[in-house]
Amino acid sequence: MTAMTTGNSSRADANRRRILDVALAELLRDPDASMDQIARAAGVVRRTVYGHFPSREALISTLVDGAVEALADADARARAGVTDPAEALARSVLALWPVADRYRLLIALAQRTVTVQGIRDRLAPVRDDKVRLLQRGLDEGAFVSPLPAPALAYVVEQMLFAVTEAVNDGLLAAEEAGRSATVVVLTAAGVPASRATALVAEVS
Amino acid sequence: MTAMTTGNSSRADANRRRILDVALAELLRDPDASMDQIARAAGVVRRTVYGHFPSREALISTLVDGAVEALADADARARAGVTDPAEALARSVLALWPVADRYRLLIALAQRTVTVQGIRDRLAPVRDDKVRLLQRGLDEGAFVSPLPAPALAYVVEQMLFAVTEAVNDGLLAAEEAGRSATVVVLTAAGVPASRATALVAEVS
DNA sequence: GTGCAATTGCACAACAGTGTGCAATGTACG
DNA sequence: CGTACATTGCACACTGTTGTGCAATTGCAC
Repeated sequence: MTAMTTGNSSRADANRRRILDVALAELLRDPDASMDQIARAAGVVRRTVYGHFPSREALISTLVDGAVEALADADARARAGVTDPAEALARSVLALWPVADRYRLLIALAQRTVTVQGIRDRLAPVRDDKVRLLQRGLDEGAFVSPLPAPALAYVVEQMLFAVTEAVNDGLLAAEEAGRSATVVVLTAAGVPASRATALVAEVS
Repeated sequence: MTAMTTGNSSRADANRRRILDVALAELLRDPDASMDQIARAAGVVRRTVYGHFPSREALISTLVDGAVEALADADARARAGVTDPAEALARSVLALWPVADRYRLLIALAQRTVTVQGIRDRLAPVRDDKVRLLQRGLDEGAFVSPLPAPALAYVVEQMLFAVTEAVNDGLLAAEEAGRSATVVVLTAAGVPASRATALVAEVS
């Protein structure tokens, strides 16, 4: 009577999840990874993947939805109740950091021809939040930049990926990366380096 | 007796150049653009493109070489004889800016599976120069960052593309973009916003 | 063990893109 | 005009990928 799915679908569910996990990693490595590559990497036959997702597009779409949700969650949770713009930005970046690796896939996909119609649209809410935060910081004088808030949001976004890549290439220790990224983002937003460092030390 | 090529090859040369130009733009829009798309965009038949370049790979390779050369040129020219790290970085970014649009293609291609073996390698010299400049600035205290110089180079690079994209999306006026990008890069490197602004005003 | 669902292993059609061959056509130049 | 070259318009073979169909097999649950 417990909500147990019928038959041996538990294995099916596990497979589905694993396929999604592997697909994320595989597509991150190569945005053009074929269904066969993904299937093999997941220890499964291509035909099985089609049993879970009717098309390549559907698979990626599911992936995007999950990533967007994770991002929005982390961001919202981190900034809840924080009023100071600089602190909010710091907390946001620190919280977003662990998800950044997955986030990279979205970029890789969004940068290409719109593989799934409206990736940008689905990310819009998250981005808009960031823009509002930056705008507020600029208005209050906490941030200083010649760029308007929306453009600054682009910059912040790209900086996260730059740091991620630096970690991937072994230029930066993974444990320090989150805090370093945060300091750099704050600095780029015009927060004095000393205050940025202090803020990160205090928050993390 | 002048170095005039035989026959009507001047038209051929013009075609070749136009194909390269169009290919750059087309591949920027869609890194997977087919030879047919490129040919049509250049007002030419696919077969003609193969007349100039034996393969897709060769076409892209030629493109990469040109872009790398343009980048290295602009960078070297801008920094010639400038000793102050902050000023050198400012001049470098300002000079690199007009080429940034083209540079984006390289990234788009480099981020994908190594379409042409060794794009990163060919870019290495340019990047190394930047790393040395950043390192010197950090050593002298002109720059302040928790990131090591090579990682900071990644960040600087990505910031250029972020600003480029901001311009593409109409968030930023193209005329101001170069100076704005420079200020942001300097700021991210830990140069105080006031000094960064003054420096850019003085240099540009 | 029986049954049920997932998974597998093949086979297939459809499609898109690449690279090549060749004859016909166009075009500048002397 | 005639030569030389670039371009065109097919045609072709080859490859890789997608999505589907179906029978056989595996594994879990009861």
